[in-house]
Amino acid sequence: MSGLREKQKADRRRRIIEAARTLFAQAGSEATTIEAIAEAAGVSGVTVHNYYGTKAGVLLALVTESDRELLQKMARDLPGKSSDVIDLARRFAAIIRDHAITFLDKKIWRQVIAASIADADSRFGKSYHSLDHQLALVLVREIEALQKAGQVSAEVSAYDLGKAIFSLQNMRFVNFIAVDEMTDVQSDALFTRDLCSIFVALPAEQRAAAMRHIESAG
Amino acid sequence: MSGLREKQKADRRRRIIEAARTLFAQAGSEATTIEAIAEAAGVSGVTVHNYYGTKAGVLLALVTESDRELLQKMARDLPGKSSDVIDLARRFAAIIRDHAITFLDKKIWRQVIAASIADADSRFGKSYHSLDHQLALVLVREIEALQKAGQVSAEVSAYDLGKAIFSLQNMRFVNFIAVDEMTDVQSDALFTRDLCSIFVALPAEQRAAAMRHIESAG
DNA sequence: AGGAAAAAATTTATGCAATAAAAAATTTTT
DNA sequence: AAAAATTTTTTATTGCATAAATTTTTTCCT
Repeated sequence: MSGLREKQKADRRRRIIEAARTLFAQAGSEATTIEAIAEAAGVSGVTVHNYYGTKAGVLLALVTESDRELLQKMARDLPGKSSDVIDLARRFAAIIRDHAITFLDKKIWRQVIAASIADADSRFGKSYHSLDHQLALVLVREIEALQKAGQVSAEVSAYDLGKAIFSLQNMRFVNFIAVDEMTDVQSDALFTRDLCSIFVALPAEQRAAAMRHIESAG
Repeated sequence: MSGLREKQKADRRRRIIEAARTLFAQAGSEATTIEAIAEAAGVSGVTVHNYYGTKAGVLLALVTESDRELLQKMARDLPGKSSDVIDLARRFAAIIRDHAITFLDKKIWRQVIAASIADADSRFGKSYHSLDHQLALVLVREIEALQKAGQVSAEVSAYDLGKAIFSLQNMRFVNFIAVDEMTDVQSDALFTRDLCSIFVALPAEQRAAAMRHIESAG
């Protein structure tokens, strides 16, 4: 049976990530070469490539790990604290920005996000997006709670709404990361504008028509 | 006086872009080396770097050019055809998807979008985002028209709403580009769900409270 | 347990992007 | 027409990424 082989692979993975974390923290990701990571991990440079594809892949793996932390933080700090959906969305966005900026600086985040798009179909691109999805689900559950409290229309799909708000949040997050001067206060204000504009965009008499659009689009 | 120098620079720029367009179309951007572009343009490889920074920079310059076309197409095909804001948004998204997929394939688009984030503060990253902004403005103008027709609440800022819808659209566009299997019909359906969910999310009695959020967030 | 078979990592080699510094060419200025 | 200024090219280096051949290590079978 195969046991040793798998264990050694996992071990090398761990050593590579550990080495990368240390070196990235010391000198930044740009100043750290793959070869240096490999040496610190006790493997060859080619092995790092075999395991993680690209240097950005190593970075994505690091981020993916931290995202598990974020997910826990989200599940702990978000539920049951919001009086309405706007409050909820802003809280959600704030937790994500906060976690992101504590963990890495904007420059490196730009590379991470770029990599998650460029290598969207790679192993680590996928795991990155999967964690996005799990984050969105936490939001969905809170929306369901707000629906029960009458703060959100019962006719709307909590899942669809959660995904949509997550999209908006994500776009603002990318913007926050892309622009060095953007503060979290500014980003929060812009996000609030995004949300509220759409929330109140439709006159009451147009809402029934809007619902029909969903069905016709499939 | 200085005239010749500027003219020759512009000329080299044009030749480089022209060479890149031809070679990218023939062999794809990955199989095309900077050196090959330089040779076809009659300059040195280093000059291409001096002018465009990176290979992705050359690609962004190409796209930026095509985006001017898109902007014209948008200004021509979008106005005055939509009966409501959902219709408008879907039409807007469809024109963008259509233009994008006609111009480049998804694989290359992923690189372009990744580059626009990674090099957001470079010269070409900026011009890319500026064209995004101009596209959003076309949408804003149409929303203003719908407001006059009573299809959109008069109390909401057309600019804010336009930007917000553009963000949602952009996120869906990135998703459309990132996932090879995603068809434009599917993407349209998902986008419609995003929009409608948010549009009808708030019960009528919550809308006044939503408006107050905007002010408090600044 | 020992040897064959399979799997995986390493070595070796190559191509290309990106950048820096020195040298050469060309335009501008006086 | 020569000096000064600017820009391109040449030259050289580093590091990412990938491929092919080789060696090491693990697994499987008798």
